[in-house]
Order: sequence, then C-alpha cells, then structure tokens
Amino acid sequence: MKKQVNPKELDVLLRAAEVSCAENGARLTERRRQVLSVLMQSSSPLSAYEVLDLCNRSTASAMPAMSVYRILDFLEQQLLVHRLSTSNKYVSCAHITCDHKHFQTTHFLLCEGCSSVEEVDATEEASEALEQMAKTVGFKLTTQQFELSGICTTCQNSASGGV
Amino acid sequence: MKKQVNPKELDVLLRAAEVSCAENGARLTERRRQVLSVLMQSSSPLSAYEVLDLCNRSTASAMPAMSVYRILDFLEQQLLVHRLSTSNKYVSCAHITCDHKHFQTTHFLLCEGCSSVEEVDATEEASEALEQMAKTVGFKLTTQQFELSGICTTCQNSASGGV
DNA sequence: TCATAATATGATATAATGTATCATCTACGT
DNA sequence: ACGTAGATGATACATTATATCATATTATGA
Repeated sequence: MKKQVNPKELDVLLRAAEVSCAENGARLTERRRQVLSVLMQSSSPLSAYEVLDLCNRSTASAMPAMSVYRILDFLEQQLLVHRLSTSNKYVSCAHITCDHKHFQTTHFLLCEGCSSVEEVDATEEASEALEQMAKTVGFKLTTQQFELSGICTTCQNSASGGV
Repeated sequence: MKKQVNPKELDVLLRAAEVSCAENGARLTERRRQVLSVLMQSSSPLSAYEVLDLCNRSTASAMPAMSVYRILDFLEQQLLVHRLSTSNKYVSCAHITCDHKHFQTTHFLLCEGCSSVEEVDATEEASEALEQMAKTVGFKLTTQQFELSGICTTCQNSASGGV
C-alpha cells in the first residue's frame, strides 16, 4: 500500500522534482506542479481525466483536458511519473528523492484489492530468466518494465482476517 | 513472425475452434466465426475497430461496433483469442489446434519492428523468479501473463543485414 | 528595458474507443 | 408451432485521446 504523503513530505518531493527538471533544462511550471502534486497525493493510479477533475476541484481556473495530457507526457519524459499501459493510468515515481537510475528494470505490482501500486526493482534472476525465455524464440527484449497483477500484503491480511 | 495462414489451414483452425466451443456448450456462430477468421489471418494484433473494418470490408451487411466488442469478449472467454492489455488489441490464440492448457502462464512477445506477436510458455525459472520478486514486498501474484516488448529474429536480421 | 524567439498553456473541435440499453432475430427443445 | 434463451441489431451516449490554432509566459540578446 502506497503510503499517504503529508504536506511536508509533498513539499520535499516537489522540490526534488523541480531540481530534477532543472538538471534536464526543463521547468516545473505551476500547472505541471499541480498535476504532479495530485498524483503524489493519490494512493492509487489515476486516469488523465481523474487528474483533470482533481486539479479543477482545487483551483478556480479550469484546466483543459489537452493540458493534462501534455503535462502528463512531459512528466513521464522527466521520469517523474509512470504510465501504466494496462490501465492507461498514471502514478508518480516512487524514486524521485533517491537517485535510482534503473528505470528500464522497474516493475509495477498492481494490487487487485486496493488498486495500490508498488514500484519494485527487477531482481537479477527475474531479468535473466525473462531474457532467456525470450531468447529461446529468438527475441531480444528491449524493455524490462512490466505490470504484474496481484494482492498486496494489506489486502491479503484483511481478506483472511475477517470482518 | 506469425506465419500467414492459407485457406486450408484457416479451415482447420476454425473447425478446431468450433469443436472447442461445443465442448463448453457454446456456439461458434457465423459472426463469431467471421471475427475469429479475421484475427487468424492477421499477422499482427488488431484493435476492435480494425477488426470491425475488416469484417465490414468482406460482407455487405454492416456489423455494429457493439457486436465486435461482445464477440471479442466471447472469444476471449473461450480462450480462442487473447487481449493484449498494453495495446488494447487482440490476437488469435496460437494453440487452438493443440491441447495446451497453460493459459495462466503464457507470455506475449511483441516485436517493435513488425508488430508481430509470439506466444510463449513461461519457463519455470521465469515464473519462480517473478513470484519471488513480488514476494519480497509481500505481493502474491494472481496472473503470470505478461507482454514483453522486443525485436524478433526476422527484424534483428533485416536491421543488421542491410537492404 | 524592450523586442523577439522559444516554450507553455488555453480554447475549441473532433477523432477514436468503449459501454448501456432496448428491440429484434434465431436456434433449439417441447 | 410455441416459448425461451442466447445472439445480434440499432441507437445513443460516455469516455478517452488528439489536432490545431490562438494566446500567454518565460528566457535571451540587443
């Protein structure tokens, strides 16, 4: 279960994101910050239109859908958010404040119970096993970034624990 | 690269599909046969609307989009086609004529060059490695069916070999 | 500081994809 | 033939995504 961020943590994350953008010669504008902030505060992935609604709930000035898509693309390029292709939804990257550089081998574990997402590094064994598997039919893998469905610890316990 | 089917092979596949449906107490109607046939003859995955267009190209009576979605759902339930969730497209199952029963551990290798799809069994090692990986964060996987992007043999050769 | 180019956003229209609902048709058992 | 269940047709609409041009904002050099 993705933990909830408090205002202070959010601020730290946003600052880190700003620095990260600056390093790439990009800017984290107000709108972009707003979109990113919405995703950071969500415990589950959000669709573009869900992001839009949440943005427009907080501010008076309505943001057009077009902008959300553009901004999500931008944030994805900056590796600040990830797009889950199985659900067409977005999550903020779990590694904004650390210096993980392994984005090609990051997997997403999607909980079917609470819709939360866990971002995990691929193990050596898993990467190799998959590459080997592909190799048997002559395939050369270009990405190691999968979305795996399952049940998270919390939901396993609450399901078995009763009530 | 998914090989092209000739009319005779197509007929064999469709008959097998019919039998398979019958075993489940379901019927492979004319419309369903038409949709399945389109997918069987395609070398790459097709979206619902691509299927629709191809169906309506061959016959005079236009099929509504709704029917295509219903029929694709049906065929998916019958395990005659697979839905690729990363692209929202469909492919006919590669194992209609054999008696594979391993649908929970089938992976799809998607070629970025020619868009072809290879359906492969998960190796023991890959399955275990992934389960283990999930387990480290307390996740229990519910499916072992992934879509891996890469380059197929044919495209690897044509790219390196030159024109 | 101001003009200007580059970047970002607003606004509008529309394409593409997917679902809800009810009417009609067809196959099948009785 | 009749009634029922399953399948398809038809229509409307919801959702998701993109194209395009106008406007605003920011950075930069004269």
